[in-house]
Amino acid sequence: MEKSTIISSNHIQGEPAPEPEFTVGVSVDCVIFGFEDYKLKVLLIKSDMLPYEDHWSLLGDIVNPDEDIDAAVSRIVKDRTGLNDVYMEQVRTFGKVNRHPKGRVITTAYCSLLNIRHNELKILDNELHWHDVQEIKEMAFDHMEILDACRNWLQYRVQKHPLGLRLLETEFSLRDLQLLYETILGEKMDRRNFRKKFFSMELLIDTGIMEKNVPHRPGKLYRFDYEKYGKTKKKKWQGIDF
Amino acid sequence: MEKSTIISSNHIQGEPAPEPEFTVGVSVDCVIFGFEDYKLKVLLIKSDMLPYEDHWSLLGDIVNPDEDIDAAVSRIVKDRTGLNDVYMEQVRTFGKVNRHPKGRVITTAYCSLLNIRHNELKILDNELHWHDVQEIKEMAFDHMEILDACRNWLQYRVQKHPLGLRLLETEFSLRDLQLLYETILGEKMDRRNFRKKFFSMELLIDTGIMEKNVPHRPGKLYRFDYEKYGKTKKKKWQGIDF
DNA sequence: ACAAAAGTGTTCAACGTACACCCATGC
DNA sequence: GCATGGGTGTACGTTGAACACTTTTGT
Repeated sequence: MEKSTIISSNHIQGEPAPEPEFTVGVSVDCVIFGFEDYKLKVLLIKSDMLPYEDHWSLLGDIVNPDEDIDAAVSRIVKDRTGLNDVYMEQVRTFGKVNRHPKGRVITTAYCSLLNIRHNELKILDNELHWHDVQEIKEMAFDHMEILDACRNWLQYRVQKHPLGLRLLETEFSLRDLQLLYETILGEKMDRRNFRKKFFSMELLIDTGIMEKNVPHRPGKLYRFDYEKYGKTKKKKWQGIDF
Repeated sequence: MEKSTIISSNHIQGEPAPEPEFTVGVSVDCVIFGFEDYKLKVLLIKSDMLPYEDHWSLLGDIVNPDEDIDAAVSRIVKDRTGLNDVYMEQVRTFGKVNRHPKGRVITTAYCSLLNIRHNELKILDNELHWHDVQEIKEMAFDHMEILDACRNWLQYRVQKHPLGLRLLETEFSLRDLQLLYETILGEKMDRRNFRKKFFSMELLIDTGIMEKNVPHRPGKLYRFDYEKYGKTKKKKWQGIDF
């Protein structure tokens, strides 16, 4: 099936494309998380498309025919924020018929984590800014569903990979780290067990520097040892557990 | 971006679609696993599209504009195998520019697990049949990459969800179960620990029936307690572990 | 001095892993 | 009676979870 249908709609060679197949649009949506004031944030712009005018929207666009999906993601992030080299991971694809008011568009969601202070937004069109994820009540299109899927992905992902640390400063206290995890996972953790866990990984480098200007006993600041982490062999899975 | 581009290419209202955006095709590919003779199998058809003529291909087709992606998946499986109600899960989307020789097509891979004996193929066009996954050397398009991604997904998935049991008969021995897991995960397991694991879940129902016609001591046959499993609350995640 | 958070250890239960022998059946 | 796999239990090490007090700083 795949072959014959595509052969017959061979638009690439300059013929018209009368078949219905190529009337489906392909877009990507970028979900970029940040962390500020101990709150999880996400980058949104204001939609100006009816019926979602003035609703908040993810950063998305149609994928061009000569453009890899990854390239489209980079382009969108660049065009919307001015930022380069933002590494993003695919989360999943959303394809309900009526998810987009202007036609049939399927979209693939990509997710990223950025340090807000180190990635100043260079373009602010459509009121681009960081939103507190907790406060978002409704969004344009099915973007709430996409955001929810990305929050789930994030909860899983930060537990299996240290990408959550990208949300913090290069040097961070264990308090920062724990509050980050508590915020993303939505649950309190035991401080002693949390520390034990991270110290036992032996991936935190003690900088010898202390916090400053805190109204209590200052904590040590650490860096994450990305080099050592890169050399550790990752475990495949954790065993059967329904 | 998303909005304005789509507004301008508003093909739904019958105008021509001169923009390049809608010259990207959208397809799905279905990866259907089975298990026979203690080997992992996958359903493939023979491609007749150049340059992949006579290469093996996944079951795929273009998504119609008025069709949910899930519906397209069901349609393809129905048209290719004659089987209804095959539940499939999305794995991921593949979107390299040149992945398809006849034009720009992005594809979303869906995966399923079927009992081979209970799901007799009713259509056999394009030499549809079950292939031993181990023996597959090359495939049409980027289908090898897609299959590999689905095998990884399968390895993860069977450890967190009992869907692997769909590959077995309704009543199965613990030997069957262990060989299934060993085959999918590609590693030997300790028999006593494997049994302890499954018995401790308390999701196996002893049928009281024994294996027959085996050239050794017969084992007990069990059924999986789907009802009880449905009531168990699933754990979210297993904790921080890079 | 007080408030606030840093820093630190032990105990217990649960779980994963390693490992060896007797038993029931078909041939 | 022999080959083949079925069925079983223990010991150990690791890990996660619960839990409280002293220390350091800013105000």
